[in-house]
Amino acid sequence: MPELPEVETVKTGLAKAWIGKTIAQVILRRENLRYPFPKRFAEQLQGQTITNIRRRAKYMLIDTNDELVFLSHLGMSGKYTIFSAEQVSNYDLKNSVKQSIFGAKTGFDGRHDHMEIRFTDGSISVYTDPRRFGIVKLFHRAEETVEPLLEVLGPEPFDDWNSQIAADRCRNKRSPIKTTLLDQRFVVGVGNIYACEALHNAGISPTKLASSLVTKGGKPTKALNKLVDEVKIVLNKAIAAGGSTLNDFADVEGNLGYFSHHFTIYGREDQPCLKAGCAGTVERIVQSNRSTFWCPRCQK
DNA sequence: CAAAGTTCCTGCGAGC
DNA sequence: TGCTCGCAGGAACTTT
Repeated sequence: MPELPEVETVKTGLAKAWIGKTIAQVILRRENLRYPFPKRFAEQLQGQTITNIRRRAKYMLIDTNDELVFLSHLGMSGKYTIFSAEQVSNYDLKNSVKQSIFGAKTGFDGRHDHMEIRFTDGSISVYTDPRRFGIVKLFHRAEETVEPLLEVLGPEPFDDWNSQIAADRCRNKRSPIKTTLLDQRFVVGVGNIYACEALHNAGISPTKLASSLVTKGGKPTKALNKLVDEVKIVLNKAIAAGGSTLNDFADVEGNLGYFSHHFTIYGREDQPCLKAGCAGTVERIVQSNRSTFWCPRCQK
């Protein structure tokens, strides 16, 4: 579920549910996700109060009162589900939590619920991730600047990014612009879906070489200016759409953002192009092992 | 067969 | 010609 807008939506939801609360216990139901859980991960979080939640690229950074940072990446299929203290006391729970409360012999199945966070107010949050591409880490705030996962990241699209910065990076790039958009050193937060959407909106072919969007003098072409604008627009719209679905916050299921949203080009192979005045048909190609959806008629 | 992400490895081309 | 370096592309991780 996770590109920047979805992570932002989940972050907002978690902030509402978590900030100010104190962790009573963290229960791990297996030893690893993508990587092994850090040593003493659960022990170190126990007793910590959540003070703030930030986002960097597709990572959530959860701050605690003792200057610890709990990093959470949702991978492809990670989700958090939140149960209020009232739901817990009313047994309005998912099976994995029932299993952990009532014991393993109840027949409840929680096979993909790998991490359970219990707060001192009685509420419980569960991290579910079937494919286990998610990442969880814990470090001190002072170590954040040398955290390898964060160190390699490029600019945030809304804060530090413009078409000249994009042009500087595209200049000597030999890869297609679609591949470049997915490169988290170029700009963070854009994933496969929004890369396709932004290129379609900008009218740029995904196979166009990144270097062809820069002039000889190193300036962004009009097309690159447009692309940078469209990336920001498409991400912003998706954040707004995600936020509007988070009214009452029974759960923080990340697929909120994706499933309530319809895409203009992504996943629409063989269907008509939806761009006004375009009579083209959406095609699917594969670039760097990822599907690209595009309209050869209006993307040049 | 395909899937929303990231890291790591291999292989190729450029340049010395 | 041959070697090293860096980049680009593909595989791998896993389950539904």
